[in-house]
Amino acid sequence: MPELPEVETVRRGLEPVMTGARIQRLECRRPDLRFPLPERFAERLEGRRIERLTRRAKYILMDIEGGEILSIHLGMTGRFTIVPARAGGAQRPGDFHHEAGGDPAHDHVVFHLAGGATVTYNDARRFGYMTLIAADEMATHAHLKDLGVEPLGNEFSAGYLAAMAMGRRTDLKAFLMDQRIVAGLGNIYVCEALHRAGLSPRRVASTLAGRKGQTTPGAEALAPAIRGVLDEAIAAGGSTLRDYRHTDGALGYFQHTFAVYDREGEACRRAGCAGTIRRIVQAGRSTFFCPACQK
DNA sequence: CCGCGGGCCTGAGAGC
DNA sequence: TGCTCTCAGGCCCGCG
Repeated sequence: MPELPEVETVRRGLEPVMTGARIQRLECRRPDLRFPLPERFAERLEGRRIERLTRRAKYILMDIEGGEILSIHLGMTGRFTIVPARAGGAQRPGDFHHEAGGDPAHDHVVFHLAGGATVTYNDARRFGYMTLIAADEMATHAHLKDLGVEPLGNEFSAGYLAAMAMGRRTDLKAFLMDQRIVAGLGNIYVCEALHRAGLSPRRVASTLAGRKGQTTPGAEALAPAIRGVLDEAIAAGGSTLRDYRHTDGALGYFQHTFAVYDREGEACRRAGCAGTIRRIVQAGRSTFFCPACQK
């Protein structure tokens, strides 16, 4: 469901409950999500502490005591719900799964933490997946090795975009959706960032690169537009679309400020622009943009 | 190497 | 109300 801001919001919701906590029991209510769950999954996690929660692209990464990393991708509809420990202390031996988010049929994995809190992974479409990665495999693991830079990190800049765009004949929309270029963008925030930068999603990517891959006004506009859209979305707790929820069940608010996404036929929100938002299909996905101010 | 279409699953919403 | 159709935030694979 989520793009970078939603994944980051979920990570921040999990952090205070899971960091430092010991996994007492792992309840797997089916053997697979998108892929089979890891071999001996429960065995490898039970009794171990979660040392750290981080994020890379759209993956939540949990450092597990003993040197493995639990990597979780939420796919389209993955979400976590936290049920805090009951006042009065630890769970009783008889406690089993209890409905966490109101959709028990799709509660697939439940982390029972020492102390009594539970963290439940729910995923209706099961496009999400969980993987256990050895610490020394992090640089080479198939899911992670080709990812591009983090758009909120120090390596991301107009110069980086221009250099990567050099010689690329693909359109700008697909260029930004490519996780090997910028890690964590998806359909919504690409549409929003391109609008903010005043760039058409149909423009050829290589037009962002100057001679020898030097930066251009387009790249100079796009880099801060991407950062700004993501920063603001994270500050708003992500966007709520369909079934996206925070770990406490709350909704995000960023969708109320979409400039173009899902606004076909509505007026462009750029000051002084009289355009109307259009929807087109690129590589099978909806693109929303303003033909009047995105060139 | 590149872009595109299809597939994975299920649910929500629109239209009849 | 209920059926059918279309579409959905991601990503992988195979084809031309």
